[in-house]
Amino acid sequence: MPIMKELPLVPAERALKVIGGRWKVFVLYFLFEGPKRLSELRRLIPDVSQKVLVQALREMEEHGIVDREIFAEVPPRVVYTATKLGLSLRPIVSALCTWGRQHADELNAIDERARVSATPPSRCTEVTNSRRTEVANSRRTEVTNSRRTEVANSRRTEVANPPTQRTEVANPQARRASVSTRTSLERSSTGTRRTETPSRRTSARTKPGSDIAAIRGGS
Amino acid sequence: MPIMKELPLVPAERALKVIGGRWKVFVLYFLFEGPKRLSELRRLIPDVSQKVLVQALREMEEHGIVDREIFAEVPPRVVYTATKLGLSLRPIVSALCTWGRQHADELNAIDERARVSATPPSRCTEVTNSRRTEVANSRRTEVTNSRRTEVANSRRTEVANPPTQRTEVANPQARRASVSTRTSLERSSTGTRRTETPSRRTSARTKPGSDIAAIRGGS
DNA sequence: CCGTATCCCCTCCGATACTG
DNA sequence: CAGTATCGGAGGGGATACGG
Repeated sequence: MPIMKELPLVPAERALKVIGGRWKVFVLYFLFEGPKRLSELRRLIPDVSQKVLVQALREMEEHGIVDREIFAEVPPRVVYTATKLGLSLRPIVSALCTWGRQHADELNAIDERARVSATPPSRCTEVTNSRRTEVANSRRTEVTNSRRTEVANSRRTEVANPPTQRTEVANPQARRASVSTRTSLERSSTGTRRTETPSRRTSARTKPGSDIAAIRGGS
Repeated sequence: MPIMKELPLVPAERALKVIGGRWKVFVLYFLFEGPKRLSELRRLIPDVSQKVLVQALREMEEHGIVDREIFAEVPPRVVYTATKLGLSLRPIVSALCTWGRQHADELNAIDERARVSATPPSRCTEVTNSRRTEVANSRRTEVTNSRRTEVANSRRTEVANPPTQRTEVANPQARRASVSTRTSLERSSTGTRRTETPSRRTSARTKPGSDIAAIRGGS
């Protein structure tokens, strides 16, 4: 009774399941370069335990994005290859990466700005990660939202972990942006329509598949 | 001591953290349409518990992809809006969705083909989810890999959940594909270089940040 | 070299109940 | 309506040891 977990129906959710997990993107990244043996992957991704790496590879194989070829030589040799479907993930991984970098830059900019405005005079031993001290602009009332103004992230059980360094980047923020152009996301392609009568709450667990008729294509 | 979890340094990993979690994409999807109140989101995503939804929204606010505006009226009103950064996720979510749909189609096609080739004569009450019965082509030896040839997914603790319907789509598979064009993914943009002396294994937990000097931009 | 099994912690997420 | 507190289960993922 191995893995297999019945992927979600909703496309985006499904995709996230497939590339989700801590190491899948790394594996993909290296498999995009070309076929790799297990030992190579282990070398390329030193922080993953073999168990988990194999697990990830099994799932990816299961999901049809990697192929596994066994060479029963001595010593045994196993080569993992990105399938066509797997290779089709390349632009997505790439986009994720690009976005992640941009996101890091923008957030750091905001954090830096927030810090210069109110610097605690005492010495900072650890990295303090503050975040927006926004003001909620109301239609009728003014409310100053001062939640979670400064959160110190205390390293937990680590020992000699390199700190998460941060630098500053000048960057403006944007307040509100008009939204309109709807993109027809979601909707499970083949079948499973269901008109979804209302008043169905607190019913079944809806765990894996999640009927989620919510994401309708229209409206 | 609320949330805040120190995002990973590696861009792609970071991005996945930001949109990861079961409901973030749904929230994003609806916020792309325009600002939404909490109650609206609850209505639009009926399967999420309020606690978790609020959690997700808090994280997304923390990560700078949604704004939260409080209107201290009676009754209280709170509106969530996608920030500029959040809106920049739209193409990614869209891509994920597209890919998920395609993935569902292709996998179903393979499954269907696998089923017609070896149909168990007994009656199938549940959906059987089989997967490739690949043959590993060796350079020297031939090895028939017949692992996990048929995995029955027995619905677990559910009650009256609409079944995961499946249809068939004609579609060929691809065997191997040449890979070469490297895209410069990864590499945390700002700072944190570290030359990483070798022979550092089985050291610290490397849990959250994960130094992962692995993903170098070059090579 | 490749892989599995075991143990164990910690996160995610759901249910429920209670405040403003 | 919006939000928090608390409990509890399921699963991901790490360390380690063992088997082909």
